[in-house]
Amino acid sequence: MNFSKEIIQWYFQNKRDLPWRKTKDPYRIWLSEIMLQQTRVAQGLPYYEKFTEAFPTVYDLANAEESQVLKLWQGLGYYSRARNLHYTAKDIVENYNGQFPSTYKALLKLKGVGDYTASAIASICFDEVAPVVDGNVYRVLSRYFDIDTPINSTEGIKKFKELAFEVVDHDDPANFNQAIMEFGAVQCKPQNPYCIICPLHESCEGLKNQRVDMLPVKLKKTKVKKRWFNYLVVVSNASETLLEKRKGKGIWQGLYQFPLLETETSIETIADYQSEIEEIIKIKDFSVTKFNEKEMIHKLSHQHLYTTFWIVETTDSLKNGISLQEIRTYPVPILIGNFIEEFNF
DNA sequence: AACTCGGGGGA
DNA sequence: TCCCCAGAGTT
Repeated sequence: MNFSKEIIQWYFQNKRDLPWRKTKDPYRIWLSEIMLQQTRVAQGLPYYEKFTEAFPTVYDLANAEESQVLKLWQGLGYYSRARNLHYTAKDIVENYNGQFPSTYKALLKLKGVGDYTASAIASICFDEVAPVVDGNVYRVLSRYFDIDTPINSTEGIKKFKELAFEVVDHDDPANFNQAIMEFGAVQCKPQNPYCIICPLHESCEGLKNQRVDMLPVKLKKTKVKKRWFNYLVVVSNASETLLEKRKGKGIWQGLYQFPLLETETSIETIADYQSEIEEIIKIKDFSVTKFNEKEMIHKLSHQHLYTTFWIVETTDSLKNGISLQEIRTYPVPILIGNFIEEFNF
């Protein structure tokens, strides 16, 4: 049996029971693929359940408010996925008569749908011979064929895509694509793969050459930047606080947070920033106390956020204040969400 | 071609 | 700690 037939057979015997494997509805396949980008199945699964319940069809998603979509997405990360998801739902309703396009080429035009996702939808929903290349596929192919071209180099991306075209099963691209990904996730996993019991271990070049644990090769990533976030948690007599919406290009675009005073380094004494705080929260009469004695270090892929929450008590009334009752209805970064749970106002 | 965008989990 | 996860968009 050849590589692709062997992979498919393994899949039929070992595949996990997952909700998006019970449908070919392009809307639901699209939803699952967007959610699972750079995200483990275990982490994405509850979000898929929440979304399909809240938005059974693309029309329901298109009719939602963006903040509602972001709220349901809260905690899953890479929030541009949620914004693009909502944008594309409206696009599908307005410009595609509610029907997803049915080819790789046409799917690529959708915002948030790249090479991988277009191939996944085209193959799974429409049986197009469009090979997927995700992190799992890079790993399986680099090991089986013992290829050390860096998977995140221009040459590597091209080479592995071509290789995927050579091995994809033309009779059943839908199951082959899901099979090779599942195989990479469950059997040919990053650490301690099950080579001894692997159905492909006799023909695996990487195993033969004892290079499995060195593959795939990946170019080094850039190092992380440090930032210092001081959140101003206003608490007024009227049981209100302030939230602001993050705008611009950086992290957490569209999510809400307490008014932020970002500094170049740790704050020694908060009194040094009296005028800055006045300017940010538009209040003159307040007293500030530190909530967390040690800075919390919130770690993102490219940034470490040294965070302090400052409790700002005031008797003044707030402009654009938010009642503490409704604070949990706003989409917030997990860093803010954790604080809200702990502080409990 | 390099950077940016989250959060969680495993070793 | 470091790496990885059903990647895509921007610079």
